[in-house]
Amino acid sequence: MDTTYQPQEIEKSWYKTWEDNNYFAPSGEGDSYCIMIPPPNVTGSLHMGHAFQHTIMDALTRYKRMQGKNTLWQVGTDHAGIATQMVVERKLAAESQQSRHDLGRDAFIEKIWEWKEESGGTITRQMRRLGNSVDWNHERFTMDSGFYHAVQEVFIRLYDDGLIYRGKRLVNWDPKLHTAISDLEVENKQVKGKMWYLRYPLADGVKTDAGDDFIVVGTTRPETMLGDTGVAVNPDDERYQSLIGKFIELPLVGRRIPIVADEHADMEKGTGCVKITPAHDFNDYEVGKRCGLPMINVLTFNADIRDEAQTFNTDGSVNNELSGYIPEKYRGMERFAARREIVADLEALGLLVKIDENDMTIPYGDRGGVVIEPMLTDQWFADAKTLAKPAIEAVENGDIKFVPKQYENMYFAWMRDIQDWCISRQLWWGHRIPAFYDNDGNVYVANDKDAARAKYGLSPELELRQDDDVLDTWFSSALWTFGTLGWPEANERLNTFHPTDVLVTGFDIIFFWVARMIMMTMHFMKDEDGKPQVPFHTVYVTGLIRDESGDKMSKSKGNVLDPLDMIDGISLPDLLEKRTGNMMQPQLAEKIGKRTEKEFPEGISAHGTDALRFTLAALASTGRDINWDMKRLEGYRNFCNKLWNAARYVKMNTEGEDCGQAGGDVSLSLADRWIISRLQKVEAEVSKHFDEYRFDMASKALYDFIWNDYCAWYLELSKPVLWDDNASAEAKRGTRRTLVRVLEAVLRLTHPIMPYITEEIWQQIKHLAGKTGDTIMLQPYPVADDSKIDSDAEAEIKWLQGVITGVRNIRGEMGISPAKELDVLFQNGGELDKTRLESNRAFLSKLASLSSITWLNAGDEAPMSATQLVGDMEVLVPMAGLIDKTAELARLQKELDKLQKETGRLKGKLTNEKFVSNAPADVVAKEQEKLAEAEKALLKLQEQYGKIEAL
RNA sequence: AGGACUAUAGCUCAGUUGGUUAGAGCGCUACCUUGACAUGGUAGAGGUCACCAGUUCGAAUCUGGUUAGUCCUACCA
Repeated sequence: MDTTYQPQEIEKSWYKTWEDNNYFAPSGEGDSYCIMIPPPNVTGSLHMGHAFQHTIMDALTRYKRMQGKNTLWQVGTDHAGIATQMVVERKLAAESQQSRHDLGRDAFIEKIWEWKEESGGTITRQMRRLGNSVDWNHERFTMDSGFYHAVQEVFIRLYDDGLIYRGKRLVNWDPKLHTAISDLEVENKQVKGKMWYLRYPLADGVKTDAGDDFIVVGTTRPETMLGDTGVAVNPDDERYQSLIGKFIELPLVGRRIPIVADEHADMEKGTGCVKITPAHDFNDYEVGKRCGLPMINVLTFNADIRDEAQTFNTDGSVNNELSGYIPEKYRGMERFAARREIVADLEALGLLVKIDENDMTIPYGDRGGVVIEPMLTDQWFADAKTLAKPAIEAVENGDIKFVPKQYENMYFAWMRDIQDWCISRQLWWGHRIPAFYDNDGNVYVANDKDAARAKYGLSPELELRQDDDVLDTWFSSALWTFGTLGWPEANERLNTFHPTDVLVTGFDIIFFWVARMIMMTMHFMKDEDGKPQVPFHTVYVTGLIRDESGDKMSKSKGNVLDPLDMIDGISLPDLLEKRTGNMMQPQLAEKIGKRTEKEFPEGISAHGTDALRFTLAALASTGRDINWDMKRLEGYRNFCNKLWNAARYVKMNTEGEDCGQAGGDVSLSLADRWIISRLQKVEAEVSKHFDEYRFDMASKALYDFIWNDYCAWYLELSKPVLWDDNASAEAKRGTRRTLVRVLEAVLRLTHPIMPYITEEIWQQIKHLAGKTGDTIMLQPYPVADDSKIDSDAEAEIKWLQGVITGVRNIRGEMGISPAKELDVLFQNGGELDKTRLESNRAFLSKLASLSSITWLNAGDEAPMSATQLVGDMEVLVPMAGLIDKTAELARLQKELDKLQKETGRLKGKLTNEKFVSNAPADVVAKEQEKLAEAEKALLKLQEQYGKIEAL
């Protein structure tokens, strides 16, 4: 073994071994345990957030697998409609200056499939490097043929159940991507805008109560006035009572539009008069419906002004009577240009009253990044309210639990006020909607044209045309838990693994994905008795991985870290290229470059997968974002090195020796009994933390045990036995056996978090521990044995540690060389101290580096010494030639101060009548004991102080 | 506007039903290459638990409020 841990040399081969031997596949035995991977974007790559979630999923999967469960971690990727289509469109434009329309739909989709084949391996390669134990035999894709069937089946059944409908509605339209998007895909941003107050002339010579022949409306979007079909005032607004039912003559257009009464008009706001544009504003749309106003669409799908407006009745049917006239000069104008023009023209007409600065929020498309336009289009919708009902109940009654629990509130808040879900997208990449139209516009929903004709009893000759739209990507991801398991075909895999156990995901997709998965699953998956099945029992919600100063990682900030660079390291030039190459905003490159050079002047060194995983686990406290810390990663790389070297030590001292594999009598030392006892406790602790999803605490327990108990104390305590020529064969055998058995157990205990190093070491020492399996990953997970907990041994080791650290403290504070062996004396000890001293002389001498230990009986003369208390016993280090008076006085004074503070506090507490009479008896007793101890110690040290001072 | 979360050592964070001398890692100081490990060892310094009230014998922990920050939802003609 190397003297330092070299991860890259061991990691690659082990993954291959595991995969080649099919260890990741479900065993087929035992209770099932299943985690569904949140499918990453097929053409993307994994970022730190994935590495984080995958570490948690893999740790759980390996833990359960070792516990003997029939364990499946289902793997797969998502076709990610908009994102993927955009990437390929950009590529196409860059490579051949073509748009997707130049290629045509079929050829373009072909291109995307090619790109998927080409880049789809990135994620799977990354997952293999991360050590993820997924079942590669059943990898799925949200557009594979099985999923295609599942999606069709779901769509058709929902339609037949009346839970999917088609209609002309106002939807969020992305003018850049030319598609409708759902409410969730809209990001509202704070911007400083303007409010324009426009004068609308009253028609027919009508005057307001104030005698004006106009009213004033306020608007943030003057260009939409071309599509105004009314002006609303509040029915209770006395100022405008007489105007209700009267008409406005719409400027620039000349259309007569009515003044209607509707609560939407707020008397407090603006002038109390609101222009109503039902085709371009969600509120106005509702007002229009209530007041029976027609709808006039003045924008193209590009959000330019149309040449002629489209006119519709309130119910969405085409209206042929209304004029679609649009003044010539605005025709074809871009929306913001039209706004400027219209404002200017109104001003010229004397119709612009004033302009106010206005803070407002503007909707942007989360993908395209342009301002969303409410647009009147034909779309497909899912009846989310109906589907949400059982999904809400499942969380209310605890069938599904969120960890941490606070996310349930977020879930409820959204679900209880859910709006119908627009599921159609005007894209090419995705699941095409299985709906067909005849030439009269009738809709038939079925798998294909023939099925439609058969289902609806249509003539075989009837010409049918499939809907051009595809489904929202989240529609197919919503079927993930059962679609991946082979639904709609009934099969063993589905029966075995559904419902699944835990979903590990980020809070940012609770609405997008988690909620919809719950809705869809509960509608389609039923127990034999008809009770809806939940997709999973637990949703473990992770925080975001941010950079070291708490900023979100993003390409434009240039602070993105690639998990593989944490593992393999990366040179500064490569890192710079990665961060600044191929940027959407090249002007940021210089700044990012400088920042990167400052942060990583030497690049990033390799830390190995296990260190990365351990770091992520250690940082995974619940309900909190994580600020990434390179120092933490280094620390855990060092931890790997610690474990590695502990194993080296164990091998050096056991290889070729009798470790009791073949039986034989053993005698266990105090240290042996102690570490075995401690092992039971840490085993129980780690399992408990895994069960409670406290990966941070599990890591901490492992770290403490391995570094402090096993390495710092136990290995040191094993030396006096192993290196003692006079020690018995039974004693040596006992210590060797303990050394190797505890290591073997702790490797299994750690394996779920650090799979590689544990496998590597385990293979090298398994025979020494009498183990014969092929791989650690299929070994049983350690279970604590309470009968091996030895509180006497723990108490005695605590005493031993007290003495040793006491001597070390004097040594350290007095600046005595570690090489200088000391004579110490024990004074004032009891029988137990004496017994412990006699049985631990060897340990004490070695670990505290002592030349002699002298037991003083009562009345024995003690030399002037530096003193440490261990319980009632005083550990003395003679001062002659070693310790100067003032230094020792200072050291004692420090101790005295501490003790005085402590006794003061305790006395105050115990003289408080209320405390003594109200607090539980055991608490009072404990405090009294503490006080007694502290006072005794104080007295002794004061006495000692006096003696030294008198010198 | 409503809601959630966060505030603990120089930094990043633990602290489970109120009772610990408030912990860890990193960083810092001093010393040390001792036969697993300098990616190491030993010792040490460092905190008014954001602030103000309250409940309680007792509050980092519970309640209310204040301040600061993060996020979500909704709305703003």
